[in-house]
Amino acid sequence: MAESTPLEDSRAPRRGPDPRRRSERARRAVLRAASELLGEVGYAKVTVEAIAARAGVGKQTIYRWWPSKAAVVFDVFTALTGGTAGEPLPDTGDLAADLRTVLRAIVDEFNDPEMDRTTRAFTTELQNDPVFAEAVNERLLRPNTEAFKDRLRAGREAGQLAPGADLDIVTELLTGPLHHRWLMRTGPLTHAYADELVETVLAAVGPRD
Amino acid sequence: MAESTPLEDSRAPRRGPDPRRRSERARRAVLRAASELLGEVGYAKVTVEAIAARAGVGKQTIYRWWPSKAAVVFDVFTALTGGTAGEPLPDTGDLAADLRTVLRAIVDEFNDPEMDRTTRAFTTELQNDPVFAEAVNERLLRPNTEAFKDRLRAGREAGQLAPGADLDIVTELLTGPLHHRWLMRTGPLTHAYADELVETVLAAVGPRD
Amino acid sequence: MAESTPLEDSRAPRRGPDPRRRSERARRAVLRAASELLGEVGYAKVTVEAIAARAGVGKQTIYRWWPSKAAVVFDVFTALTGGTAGEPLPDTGDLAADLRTVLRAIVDEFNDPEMDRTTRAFTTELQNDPVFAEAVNERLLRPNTEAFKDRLRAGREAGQLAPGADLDIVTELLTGPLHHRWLMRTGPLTHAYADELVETVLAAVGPRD
Amino acid sequence: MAESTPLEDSRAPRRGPDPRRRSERARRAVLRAASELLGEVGYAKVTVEAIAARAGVGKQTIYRWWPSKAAVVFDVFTALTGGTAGEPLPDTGDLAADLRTVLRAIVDEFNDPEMDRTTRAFTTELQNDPVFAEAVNERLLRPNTEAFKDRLRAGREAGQLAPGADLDIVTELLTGPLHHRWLMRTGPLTHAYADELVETVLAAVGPRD
DNA sequence: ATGTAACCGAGACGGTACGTCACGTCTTCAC
DNA sequence: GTGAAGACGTGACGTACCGTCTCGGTTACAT
Repeated sequence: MAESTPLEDSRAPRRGPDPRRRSERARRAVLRAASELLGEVGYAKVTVEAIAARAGVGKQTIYRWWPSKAAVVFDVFTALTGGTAGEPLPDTGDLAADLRTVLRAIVDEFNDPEMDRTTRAFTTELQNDPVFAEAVNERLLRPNTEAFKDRLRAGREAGQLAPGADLDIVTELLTGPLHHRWLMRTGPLTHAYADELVETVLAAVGPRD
Repeated sequence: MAESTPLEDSRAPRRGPDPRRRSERARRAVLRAASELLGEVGYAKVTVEAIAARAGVGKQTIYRWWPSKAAVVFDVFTALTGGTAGEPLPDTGDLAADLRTVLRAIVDEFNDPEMDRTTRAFTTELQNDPVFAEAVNERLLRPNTEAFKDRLRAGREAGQLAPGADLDIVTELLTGPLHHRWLMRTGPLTHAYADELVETVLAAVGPRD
Repeated sequence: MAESTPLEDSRAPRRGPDPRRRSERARRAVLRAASELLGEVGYAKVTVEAIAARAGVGKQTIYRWWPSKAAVVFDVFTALTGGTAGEPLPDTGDLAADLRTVLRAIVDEFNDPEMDRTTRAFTTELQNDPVFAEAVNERLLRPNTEAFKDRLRAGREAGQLAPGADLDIVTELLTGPLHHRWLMRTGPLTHAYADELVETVLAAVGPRD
Repeated sequence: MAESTPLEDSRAPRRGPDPRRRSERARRAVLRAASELLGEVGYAKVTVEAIAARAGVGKQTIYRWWPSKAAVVFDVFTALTGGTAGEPLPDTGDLAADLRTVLRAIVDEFNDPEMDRTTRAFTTELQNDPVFAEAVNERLLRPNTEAFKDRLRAGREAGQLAPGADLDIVTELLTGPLHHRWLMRTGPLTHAYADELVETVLAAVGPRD
């Protein structure tokens, strides 16, 4: 949770170790160990030392390739989400149904303990570190938002959304409350809740009959 | 960010120091120091030792009255919000206008650097500590939600909201996106944004004309 | 074996912790643990961490009171020699006999494994660190040399030494070879050797008959 | 300063690399780099990594040919002394004069900063490592002692020494104090001191007039 | 009004983890 | 198949804070 935690050593002539010599075995072991520990003890209690010990790896090997614990967690997270960021939403022609499907999937993710833990770890870093936040926005949040907007746009063109609907706002209305409820634990996350959100939001921005 | 951080030493016959003998000077100095440090270095880098040093207070004095760093921050936060939790929303008779007023105020709060820092610190703890989360929910979030619902209920009775509107969902639709945008820094927080949120949500749940 | 290892934080207003609050228990435990470890694994393999662990003491407690491993060993050494530095040599009136007694005692010390280990540790630091060397000279070597010279002076006045004998040289002739043989392991250290040294040196500087 | 540091990989069928293919360039570069670093930062702070880096040599090349840092220093030392170990002392017929010559030369060596540094490094290893000590004794100290004794024996036969003089003791009386004074920094090393040592020792073991 | 309990500041204590350094080994290329 | 380069597992370094535990010194309460 440093003030400014780069996820990589960024632009510029690339100081540091030669990535070609990097041990794939060590990389995998670290991510696996970190993931397990995140699930077992939670982000705050994960230590770099414990990750190294469980991975059977030298601490220096972690510090050689990741600038911080946050960066390791970032890699764990991206490994977990499997690079699905920005993948298009389903399009069956029925916007409401598709949105229900997607929001229910998000609910399920949040209810999965491992995802829950990792995502919280992630959000903890993100919220206290603008640099990290920007990196995550760029690679994860924005692509996902765009995917949402693409589906909504298709729906709008199909006449399932009011012509003037602000797609950014609609996306936020769908995901914001969900995320907020999860983060603050202000209520249960259920499929019914997902459905109700979709219904209510579409009532606002759907076409008037 | 401990696994379980009570905000006070809880129920039961109240073991511990005699609150009547508590030094008001020390209490103030601690809160002031904590607040300053939060603003200067961010929550994660604030240490109890630094708070004590800046406050000119013994470390034990902090541990005597607060069970954790989180609890100190909680007090800083409640001192900042001035105990406004649960205060009724304005009611001018114009629901949309009143909601705009309130959401604009929330936007302003989030844009205030000190509030921003402190609230983030706060949210960090909250999201990683279910016990803390419950305490905060009970004392801050739920009362605020109830205040929202009260105003919405009044509006519904005045015919400014559809009779079947789910007040919980409406509240979340209004505050969730705002909070999400602030937390994840996914976009600017402006009065215009607040207004658009109110307008869109009321479009969903307002009476059909 | 740092370039310059003070044994204390030296002259001047005395920065650092308050010695009145120092825990005697911890001090003893550290010296005991260090002494044991010196005997078991040798100076080079003693680590501050091991001392702390065996003493049941925090590492910081060692660093708080001793600037280096060398300083701890210095204290072990002075504890072992029991502050005998500078104590007068025996004076029975028979110079040769008294010198034999003293040199035999030195031989015995060098043959004691614990003293051997500790003294080597000591000498290692001393020889690589002029500051340490000066400190040791001042507190141990010079007082001992002076004690030797005092006894020799008394002998000279009693006519047992040539009137012009250089007491410094005589002292070095007596202790230098002994120390050298011990340090370099160039030969056995026995009472007979001690006796022969005394005899030979006194032959040089004794009165001519 | 390991417990037991061989200078070579010792007896047995000689496992390891083929010495015929050894790079003379690398060997020289390592010794030069080690020598420079010894002079610059002192033995304790010289690292194998630094030697390798300065020599432009892989670390493995050092470990391939030398078992330890001590062994490298040993080679530096023997390179410096130029294989003079065991060379006969000068014999002009005047024992006292010859001894003065030799002891003055030793004094000069000790006063040479590079020799001083290297010899200290050397002695550090030696004193903490019996195996190393024995190796050094065998190759350097004993040959030198023998050279001394040879010259003394010649002198004894020429009637410049008492017939019963113990040549070992006399050698130690001449070199021990010198070495001790250098090692412990207990006094200045000058030609006058060398001369006085010779004079005093010969007074003991010279022929009675 | 005074004795005393307890809060105060200070900070030493046993610990945990940090991020760095160097070790000696192992792996990969280029010559 | 040696030699450079350098990543690897290991382990100690010295530092920063943790939360607990004494220390006097100083209130302020209950006698």
